[in-house]
Amino acid sequence: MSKMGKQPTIKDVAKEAGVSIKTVSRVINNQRDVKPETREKVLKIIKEIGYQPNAIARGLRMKKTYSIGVIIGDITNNFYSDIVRGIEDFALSKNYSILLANSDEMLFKEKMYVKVFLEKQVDGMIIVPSVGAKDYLKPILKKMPLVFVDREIEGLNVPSVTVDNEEGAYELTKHLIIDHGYTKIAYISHTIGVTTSEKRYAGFKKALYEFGITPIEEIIKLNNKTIEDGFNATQEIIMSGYRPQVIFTSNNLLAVGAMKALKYYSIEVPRDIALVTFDDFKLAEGFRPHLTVVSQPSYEMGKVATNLLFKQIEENAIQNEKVVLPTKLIFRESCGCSLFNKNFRGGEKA
Amino acid sequence: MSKMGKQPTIKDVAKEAGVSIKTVSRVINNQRDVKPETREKVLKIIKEIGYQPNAIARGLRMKKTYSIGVIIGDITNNFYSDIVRGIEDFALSKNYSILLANSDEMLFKEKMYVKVFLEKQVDGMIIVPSVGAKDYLKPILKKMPLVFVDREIEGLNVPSVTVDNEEGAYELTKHLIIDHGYTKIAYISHTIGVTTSEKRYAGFKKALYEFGITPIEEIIKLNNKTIEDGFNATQEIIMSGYRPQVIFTSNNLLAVGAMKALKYYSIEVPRDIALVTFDDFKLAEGFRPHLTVVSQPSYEMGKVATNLLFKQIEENAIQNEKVVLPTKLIFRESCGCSLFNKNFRGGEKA
DNA sequence: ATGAAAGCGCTAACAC
DNA sequence: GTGTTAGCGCTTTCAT
Repeated sequence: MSKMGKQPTIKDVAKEAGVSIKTVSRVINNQRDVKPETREKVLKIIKEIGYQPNAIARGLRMKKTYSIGVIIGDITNNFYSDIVRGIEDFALSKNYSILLANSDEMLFKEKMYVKVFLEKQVDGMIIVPSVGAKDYLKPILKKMPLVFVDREIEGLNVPSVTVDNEEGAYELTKHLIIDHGYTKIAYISHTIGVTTSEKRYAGFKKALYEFGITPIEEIIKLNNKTIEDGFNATQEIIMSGYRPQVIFTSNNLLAVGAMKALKYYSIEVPRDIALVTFDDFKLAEGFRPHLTVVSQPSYEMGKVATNLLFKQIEENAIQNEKVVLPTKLIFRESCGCSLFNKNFRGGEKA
Repeated sequence: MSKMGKQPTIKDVAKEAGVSIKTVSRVINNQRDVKPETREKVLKIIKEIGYQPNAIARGLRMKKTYSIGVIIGDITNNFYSDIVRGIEDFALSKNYSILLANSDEMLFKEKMYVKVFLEKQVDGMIIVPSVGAKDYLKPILKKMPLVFVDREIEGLNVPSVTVDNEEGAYELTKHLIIDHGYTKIAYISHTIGVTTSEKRYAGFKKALYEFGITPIEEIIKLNNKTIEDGFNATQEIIMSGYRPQVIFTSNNLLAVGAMKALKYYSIEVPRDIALVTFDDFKLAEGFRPHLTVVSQPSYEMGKVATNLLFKQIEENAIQNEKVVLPTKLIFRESCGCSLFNKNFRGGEKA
């Protein structure tokens, strides 16, 4: 605000209009008990001198800032940006602004942002908690409305919005086994210790066991983070000798890495090896072949999370609602469905 | 903050430590002139009672909030999320937080957010200005540090970071004409009235004229916004009868729409019709065929914009720097380069 | 090396 | 209907 000459304050308006500060305050906040003519006059002066209320001063006084803190992994990841969009749209409708932060899934960053947001007196926070966040968060939930999105922390009394990760992975795996007859299924999963990752892997294995298929360790790669990790894991799988019929990646970044690797080795999808993944995203439409995915309602997740947060902020309801949204299987080309049926146009299943 | 019991204040710390408020303030802000033992004691009390400074109160007093407002079109668009990431990373290193808003390129939304951010006393703003923003912004730049990113508004004294849009489109078009011998080039452009859009179109036409090619009106579609618009425009082009050899889309959303349409009509890229676009993005690696693109340094743009903003905020330098970053041509498969050369691996050109 | 008191811009009792 | 005044939590002269 270095540039600001002296911004007019409520006091200036009062003086100029020849009324008291409180009267101006009443006009600004649209309260009753102001004579219409007085209101007119004040409004006119406000316009004339270009007065704008100072939300910081108001925030200090009211102990309410109309801002919420949002900490996600990386805004550059489509899944998170969809969530943030959902949050913002809903927050806007309630006149809140959002303070955004990227944790890169690193605990120290997340912690630091939480501290900053606390100091900035946000009215609440929506967080994708990193591994190990439990300890530092425990004392915080007592003084600040909190909601988890995408992941949750067991044993912590915080409302959360997640997706049925286990069920989604289970259903997709079942599709691979039943509808395609695949038995050699490679699996590339993301960060160990994260609930989404563990649940998806559990769903995958559940389907395998159910059909009496023994997982081949050589083609199961855990704990990957980036596109490059996806590339490398795929490479290792290709080199392993246990040539799988299909590769299942547990998020979109890994899927991209896998596609890249398959392409690099001139392995055609789905003819040579099929490919499926958890996570859909807008640009997936541009992918060839179209990816068969477990789709998450990311935008919706943001909305629901915000709703859960407002329940705490505005109704002061100290609750512990755990919302689990359903995933959706979207059958496209990469699983091999298109090979069976020339006229295949894809389809969905809730 | 509804949940907060009474948060301890600087006063509580002072009382508990048996010193004055000012001494505590000195400790918090790491100022000198505090006896080491006193400092120790205060620090201990702070920890004990869990005191956290109130940035709102400090902001009111200092007239500085360490927050900056960022208004982009849509965080869901990879180009913008990259920019925001660049902004955030740099802002963080200077201890600022960012308030994020999506304008959807709609003037009334942008205006509203600017008003909110002004009231929230942000220290500065980085904006992707919508069409027609000039009028309402004019009085604002006098009182608030501002930087434009991606687009600029001519005649307004605001520092900006853009890319050489005309040159980029010109070079890519030249590649299509010279290296591929294409003469029937379709063009699908985004929003009319936006500098990026106009400049790209100008670069496209410049190359055409230079080689004596007359644009075919039927296959030039202006003013598109969404993936669906890209789909529709492509459909119209296909239906037009003037079958082009290549389609040039002016941003990534339109490219995805175009791919979708081409796929829908079983037109193979680049064999039947080639496709190129402005805008690269991380997930483009998953696209088949790989898109030949004019790449923009989006992350860098965010960084530079933030730097320009801090120059104003911290050095109070009222300047008017217009930074124009270079684009990069990335030759991949979709233009047809891969058809010429079996061993083609793509390449770049600054 | 430390403290008392004023004030940032606003809202809210409580008067009148 | 309207005004006076205190105070939100902090920083900052200016004393001491």
